[in-house]
Amino acid sequence: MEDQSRLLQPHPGVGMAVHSLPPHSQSDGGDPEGRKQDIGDILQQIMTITDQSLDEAQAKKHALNCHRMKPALFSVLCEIKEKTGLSIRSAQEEEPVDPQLMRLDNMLLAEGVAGPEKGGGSAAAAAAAAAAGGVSPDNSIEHSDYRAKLAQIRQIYHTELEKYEQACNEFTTHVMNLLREQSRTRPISPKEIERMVAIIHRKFSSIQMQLKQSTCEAVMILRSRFLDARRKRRNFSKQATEILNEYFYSHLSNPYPSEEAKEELAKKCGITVSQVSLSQVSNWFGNKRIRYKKNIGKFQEEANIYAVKTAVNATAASQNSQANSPVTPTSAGSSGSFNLSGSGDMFMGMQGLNGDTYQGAQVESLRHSLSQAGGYGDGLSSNQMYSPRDIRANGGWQDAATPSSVTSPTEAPGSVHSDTSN
DNA sequence: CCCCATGATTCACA
DNA sequence: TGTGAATCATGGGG
Repeated sequence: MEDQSRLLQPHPGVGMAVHSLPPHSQSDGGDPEGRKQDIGDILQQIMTITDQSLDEAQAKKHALNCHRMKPALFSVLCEIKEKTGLSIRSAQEEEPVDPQLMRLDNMLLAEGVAGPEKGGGSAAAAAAAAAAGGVSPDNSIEHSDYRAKLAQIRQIYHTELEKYEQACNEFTTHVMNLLREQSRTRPISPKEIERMVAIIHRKFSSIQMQLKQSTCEAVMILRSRFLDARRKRRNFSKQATEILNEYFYSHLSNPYPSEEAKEELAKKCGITVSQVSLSQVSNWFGNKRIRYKKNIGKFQEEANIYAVKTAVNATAASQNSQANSPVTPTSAGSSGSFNLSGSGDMFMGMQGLNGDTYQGAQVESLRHSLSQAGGYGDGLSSNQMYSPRDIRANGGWQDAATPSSVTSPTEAPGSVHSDTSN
């Protein structure tokens, strides 16, 4: 065991931090020859370490740790190490927050995937649904589907994240233990361990970033699918169509609802009030105008139906004075919210240019004649109610329409014009 | 499976 | 920018 004590003798000749060693240690190695001898011994011992048994090595290790000079030597070695190799890396230490990671985090948070609780997901889904608009019943089905998928993604994400964190912690602990253990035999400062931990964390966070990236992609795909599904044609409900038609036919002279009117219509139709719902209404009116104009004959019946409806409502409204009608938004003469282009639109459309104002009796007679006709009117009477000429003359919204396009293909060309011009 | 109705999209125009 | 016109695409009925 004297070997060990010799090995552990702090010797200036070994070239280690002489300055921090007690002065007396320098006194033993005065002559260069003796120093060389010592170095030779030490090297010899090092070289033969591999030949030693495990027990022997353990014993030596223990002796080393217990040596009185060990702490001092250790700290000096650490200091040197710190000053040489590790100082280079210190520059990289202060890494700024990765903007990419920040973006991913923000997105996951916004999508409700990385939110604090499950409610976030539904909030995001609701936002998406509101942004996309849609009729509420269908909306809720798609909505729940979207939410379910999002929750699935969220769960996978959290599971994976947890796994990574656990693996990271395990690995970090393992490495720390290893380094602590090794720090008994080689100079490893706590700072170095810290640095190593930081490196491990960095590595794991880059893996986490990949996870976040793919989660974001999954959410984006889900979202686009959700929105695509929404883009699919979905017919308005019967009620919604009725409301839109009522507005259309009661504003036949100028079927261009204002933004407010569109909003109001969207609400009444049960469409989520949003930019999309407004364009849905706009689409509807755009299609309606063009299709109506193209084939007025085909829409005669429909027009008459709504004429009667509106007229009846108007009657009811006038009878109930200020009572508002819950069934239809358009009540001529009342303060209905859609009555933006004047109360006489419908009647101007019905009665042409004669300029008659609305009278309850006229509506009654209209109803009477319609019931006599065994339906909603046909032939002359219906043509008189809604003729292209009336619309052109009144609203002028068909200015762009050529006479041929206005003429109904279902009727003899010109018949409409001749009828209405009389 | 075909046809039709209809919501959505695209493009040109004023 | 809103609209008309053409067109696409889809859903539902026969």
